[in-house]
Amino acid sequence: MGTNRTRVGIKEVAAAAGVSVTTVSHALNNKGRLPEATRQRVRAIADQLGYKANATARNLVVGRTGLIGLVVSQHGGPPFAVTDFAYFGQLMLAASTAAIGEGYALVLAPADGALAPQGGIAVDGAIIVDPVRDDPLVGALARAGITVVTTGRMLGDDRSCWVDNDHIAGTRAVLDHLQRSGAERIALMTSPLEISYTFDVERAYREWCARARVEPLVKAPELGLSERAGYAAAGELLSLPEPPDAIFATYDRLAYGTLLAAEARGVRVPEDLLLATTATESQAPEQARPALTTLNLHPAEIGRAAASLLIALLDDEEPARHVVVPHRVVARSSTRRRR
Amino acid sequence: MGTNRTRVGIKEVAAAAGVSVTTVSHALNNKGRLPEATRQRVRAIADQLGYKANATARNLVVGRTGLIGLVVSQHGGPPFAVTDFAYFGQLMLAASTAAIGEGYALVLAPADGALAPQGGIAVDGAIIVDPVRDDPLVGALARAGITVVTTGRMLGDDRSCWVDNDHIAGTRAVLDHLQRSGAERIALMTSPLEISYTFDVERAYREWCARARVEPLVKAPELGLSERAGYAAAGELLSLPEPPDAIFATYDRLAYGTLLAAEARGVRVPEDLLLATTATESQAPEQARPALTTLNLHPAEIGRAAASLLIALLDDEEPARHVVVPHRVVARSSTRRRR
DNA sequence: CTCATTTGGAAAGACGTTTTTGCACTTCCT
DNA sequence: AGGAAGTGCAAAAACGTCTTTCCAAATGAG
Repeated sequence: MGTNRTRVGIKEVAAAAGVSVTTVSHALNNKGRLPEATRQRVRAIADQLGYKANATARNLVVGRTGLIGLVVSQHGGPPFAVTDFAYFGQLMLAASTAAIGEGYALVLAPADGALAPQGGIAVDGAIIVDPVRDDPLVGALARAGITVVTTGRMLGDDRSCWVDNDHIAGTRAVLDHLQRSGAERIALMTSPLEISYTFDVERAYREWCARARVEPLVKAPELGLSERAGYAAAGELLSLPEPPDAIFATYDRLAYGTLLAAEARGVRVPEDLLLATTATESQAPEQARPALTTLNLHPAEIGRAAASLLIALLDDEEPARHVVVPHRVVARSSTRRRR
Repeated sequence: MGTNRTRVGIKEVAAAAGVSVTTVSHALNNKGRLPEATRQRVRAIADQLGYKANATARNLVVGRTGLIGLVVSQHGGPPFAVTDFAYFGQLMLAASTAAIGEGYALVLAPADGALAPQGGIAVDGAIIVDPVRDDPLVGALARAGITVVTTGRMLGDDRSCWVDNDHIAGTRAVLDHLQRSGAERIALMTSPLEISYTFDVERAYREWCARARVEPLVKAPELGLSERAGYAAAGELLSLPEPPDAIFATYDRLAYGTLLAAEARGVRVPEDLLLATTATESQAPEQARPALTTLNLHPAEIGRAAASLLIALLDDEEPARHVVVPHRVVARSSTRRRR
């Protein structure tokens, strides 16, 4: 079996194939002029020997670092802790996996410049997750010559490359669904964060209400975006003189809190209240009681797409600068149609 | 201001200092024989020029990748989604920051071998978060010659290097605190996961009960470790013929659910029920109503320590193989002393 | 004063790739 | 038949750093 202590290099492959290292390199990278037969033969020998090009050496000669940074915008700190959201974890893991698959390594960076020339780590490009309006980081990185892709658009400056859902369409789809299920007074529970997500959703909601000639009812929980915050906010909504008969919550944890609040005060879902929210890849919505209707945003797909887009940009392919990841409304018990 | 298109290299520094590149390298890395005066002068010029050694070139010559992997053990899939826990996010971010500070890049890897020779990305070492009992990944990596540090010990094989809290002592501290606050019947709400954390806590709890001559009461929520799961589990505990008058929840989300369950059924905290749980760096415990007493585990410190330990190992310093990160009990309203 | 030893620093090789250049040999055209 | 164009591959120069040698000058000892 003998796993050699030292990895097999291009020289060993060349020797085994009876050609020069040049030829091996050309064969493996589809460069140079080589008859197909030679390419095949060299490749066969290479993976028979288990050859994997040393990424460091390759990076050195092609003049890149092989690293891409992923930074989550600060959003002004504490009340909103990025680590509290499964969304980010899934996005990050998918982006990392995609990057590895394309020969890059993704490194998670704190928002306060661990990237950028001075002091930090050198990267070829960066993914910025949910930048706030006019996020200074985006500009700083761009000025340092680092290619940037954002997930979610940056409000105020749309020149960047981004990947995002079509939240306008998603929101409409949810509202239409709620209406078809019998809702007459739909409240939006969302956050005041200045990111394109909340911006789009609230705009779509207000436009939808205007077109449907109903009064919008927007509730922003205090205390962040936790279950407790949702519990409290739902409590207030349900105590209104004219309480909503449906709620669309823009963060899933708000919805879970809402569910508990309803349960606690004897409000039945879906009989008295329809409830819909957004979802990651989690199984939580179907395990909730009742199972929750969700607008699936596919954060993993967003992460994957962001990494791919960034790498395409770095490799000088000329990809479409914007990627829209499809959403999907999954109807479950929490919006079961009323008689 | 002229940011040069091309970074300043060791050659420019050498030229500016009027010495050879050798001398610059020696001065910057504390190698070779150089009078202190020369070292100082070269260093001064180097950072005046903003010189940063090209990590790729350095890695190539010293024969490392400069990458360390962080993988979170699968824990047997879905019910337990790692991305649901702020704990992991904080640990990871801190580990990444620490790694960057020491010249390494940390890459997040999926549990199914994106590391290891065949197929994946080459790393110098890996951090494995909360390995399950006899986690196959640990062995596989070790066999591939990759240095491994775990956070939390691996049950079944204690030969590895790890960083962990002293959960035995932490649990005792919490139980003692609850007892001093007047608790007479303390329930433990925990998970059946086979990781050292839950193992230690449950053992400490049972031993503590034995010594205090009280019957242990352990409740493992179904439906994972969410607020809803905690809500349901707490409901069951409180419906018992002899309900507990205090609960220690090993995951914070269980505690938040417990709080809502108590509120929903008119059980007052802390008057009727004392409640304590563990905490990350989040502000949630103090924002809860009532504010939650917590055992702070300092995941960020765990991550930082794990990265530092791994890097010390890689750099052939001979660090202590185990690091214990201190915990701290923070008493808040949820365990306010009974009259 | 001479020889051995230490000290300061330079030159050059190495790390493992990619890429450019160029050589020899065919094939094709006229 | 003679030159032009095309083909297959090798040699060698990078990439930017660290590290090993090695030489010259300075210092010390006898």
